[in-house]
Amino acid sequence: MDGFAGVMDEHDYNRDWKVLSLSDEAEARRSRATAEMVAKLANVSRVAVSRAFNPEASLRADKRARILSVARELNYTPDRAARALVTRRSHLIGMIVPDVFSPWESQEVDALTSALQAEGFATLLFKTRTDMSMDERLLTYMRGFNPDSVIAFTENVRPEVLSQFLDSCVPIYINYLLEDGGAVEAEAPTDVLYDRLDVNQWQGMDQAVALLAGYGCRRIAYISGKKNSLAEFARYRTLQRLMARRKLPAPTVVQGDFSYRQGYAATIDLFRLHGGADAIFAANDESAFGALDALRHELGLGVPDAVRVVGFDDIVQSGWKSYDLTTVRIDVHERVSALVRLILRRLSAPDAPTMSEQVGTKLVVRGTVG
Amino acid sequence: MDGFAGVMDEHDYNRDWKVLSLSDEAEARRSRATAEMVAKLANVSRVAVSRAFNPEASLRADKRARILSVARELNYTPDRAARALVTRRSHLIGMIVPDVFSPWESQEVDALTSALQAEGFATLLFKTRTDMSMDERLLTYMRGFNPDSVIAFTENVRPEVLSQFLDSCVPIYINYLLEDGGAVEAEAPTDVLYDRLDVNQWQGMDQAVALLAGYGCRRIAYISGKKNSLAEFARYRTLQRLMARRKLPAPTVVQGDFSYRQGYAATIDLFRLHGGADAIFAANDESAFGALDALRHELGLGVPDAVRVVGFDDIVQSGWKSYDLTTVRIDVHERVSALVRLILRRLSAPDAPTMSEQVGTKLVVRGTVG
DNA sequence: GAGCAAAGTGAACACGTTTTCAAAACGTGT
DNA sequence: ACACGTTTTGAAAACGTGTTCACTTTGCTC
Repeated sequence: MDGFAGVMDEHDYNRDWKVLSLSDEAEARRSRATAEMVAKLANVSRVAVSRAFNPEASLRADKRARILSVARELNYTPDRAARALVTRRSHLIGMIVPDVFSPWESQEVDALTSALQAEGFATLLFKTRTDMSMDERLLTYMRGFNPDSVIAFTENVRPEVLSQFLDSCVPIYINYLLEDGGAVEAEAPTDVLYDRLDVNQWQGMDQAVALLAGYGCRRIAYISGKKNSLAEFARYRTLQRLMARRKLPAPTVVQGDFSYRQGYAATIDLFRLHGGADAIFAANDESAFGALDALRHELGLGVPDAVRVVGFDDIVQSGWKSYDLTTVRIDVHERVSALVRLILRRLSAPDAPTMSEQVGTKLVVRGTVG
Repeated sequence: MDGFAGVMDEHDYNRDWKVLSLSDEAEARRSRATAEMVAKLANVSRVAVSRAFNPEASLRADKRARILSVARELNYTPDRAARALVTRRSHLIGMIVPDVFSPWESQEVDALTSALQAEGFATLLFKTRTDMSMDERLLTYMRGFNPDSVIAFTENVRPEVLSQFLDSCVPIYINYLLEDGGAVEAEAPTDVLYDRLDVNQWQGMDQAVALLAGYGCRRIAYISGKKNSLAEFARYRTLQRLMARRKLPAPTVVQGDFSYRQGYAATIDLFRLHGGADAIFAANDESAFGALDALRHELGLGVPDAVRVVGFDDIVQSGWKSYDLTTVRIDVHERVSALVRLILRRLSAPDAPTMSEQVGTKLVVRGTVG
């Protein structure tokens, strides 16, 4: 035995190789089929298989049918990672979301995912911390996955951080808000180029203010959203202008952060420290819920008899009987399809000038006003 | 000119090549940096760059530092698509979710995304239709993205459909539920091999039943979850056995589907058609909200005075003052870390025998019982 | 049936990584 | 100076696909 060590070694090497190849084959069976295998089984070249899966490529109809049938049998699908490598399209849409469990955000993520899925894209979800420095790391982390486009729900991302992505040709969409049909927020950074989805909140908020004024409300308070949020600021400015137009006194502002808890606390403050109000306008529905619960369960004030409440967004919970909230609706479906339209257009024409879409708002009247 | 056609051709070819290279360079500036560029700029081979980004690879410390600094300057990150092609790890975790905006699901997606992100994975989100045939298409669609693992929130996926994925070596985790500390659901398909996360709901539900019994409730109704849901079935069976143990009459069952709307409707039916109850146990919190609103706002029954209500999950909204729901809590943090542990273990040892983790439940007492 | 445009075909290359493997550099003890 | 074990190194080969470019076939018109 030891005398034939050299030969044995070689033999063992071969055996090892064979074993390796066997285990490779065993692995192949449980692993995904490749275009090569489909090609072999259908008696065509590998290129033909590729073409069979790209409808615009030219290939004889019967050949394509045969390939597709073999592919189906083998449960073959082109590997998107490999495909992305050459086409430079990952078909991944990144979403940066602070809190998925926040009703509004989850609703939006849900609708967007449906719409994008229908167009052949998949949602790549990332959570952000409120911490800023963290965000930069998150962005480069995310970039490693090569998303075709990024939708940022965070309002606090600094433009210079975002511009890293524009260098790498990834369009970013943020939720900007229009004050009225005309003027875009001056705060929107102009040196960075990206497409925007604007929400025209003038009409819906105007209806809300008109309704409140019609009930004789004059002391209208505003529960603000998170600090430094552009959405927040735009809503506040719009409310201010709408009330001035109707010769109503300027709104009392109490600080919120879009959360139930802060909406609750702000309302307590409003009535204990700042003289109260006969109507409350909340920056979003969730903080309106907080306001409602504070009024009813802690301050003992009836809604809508003593105080009237209006929210913003019209999330599903606003329709629940316990809240039954009158609110300014942003139509999610309309909003999402505009966003998808924007993304698709940008992907098909990366060098086109900046685009924007606009969606409207309207008041949904329920029980918290009268 | 025409005399030198051959030469010109070659020259043109060269020029073309140069132009191409120029436009390539221009594109390169706006496109992502590659390992090649980093290598050139740092005077090392491309392999060294690869090694610099894989901590366990051996590389001289100063060399690694220099590479990393150049990489930072160029804003370079290894392309995960290319990396996935050879390592066979996409670092993508697929999640199949019916409704992201459902509070419980969104909460779970949120927590999972955080935990996975911390481990270097990203969440790939897919929405499913209730339609079955659709699901199969969804699964092959999803498989194209090569997720390392799949977490399915759907309860209705047929095992034979899922097994396609096991062929391609992708572990799947579904939310199974244990009736008590011991026996696993018999309905769990045994021919298909996958890891499970079990929820031991015995303890929490026992506390709930004890509390209700302590208040003298005997006519306990149960609002069920979606049909064919294993989670639903396990909860029902557990409730049945717990009540029998305490010599309570069997619960009246009204059909729900985990939704607010159906919880509302089922409660109306319960009192208008099926003789009512002095306590309601809902299959999840959201339908408990529906029950509460039906009792208070349509049936005019006080909670907890006339009827006591218990939910299941402890989603954030259960803490809101308008509902203030007593409920059986599944600790999301504990649950998610168990799930992540399961996934990581499976990925590091693909051929290990089936594993399972278990998390407990406990009652959270709030205002809807007393 | 010749002529010709259009459509179909496949070899070779590219995409950006990791992994293997043999060679080179390095340090340490005699 | 030598031998020897350890770490470091880079060329070449994957990974699974799309795309280009000449080449071949098909279909149509006169």
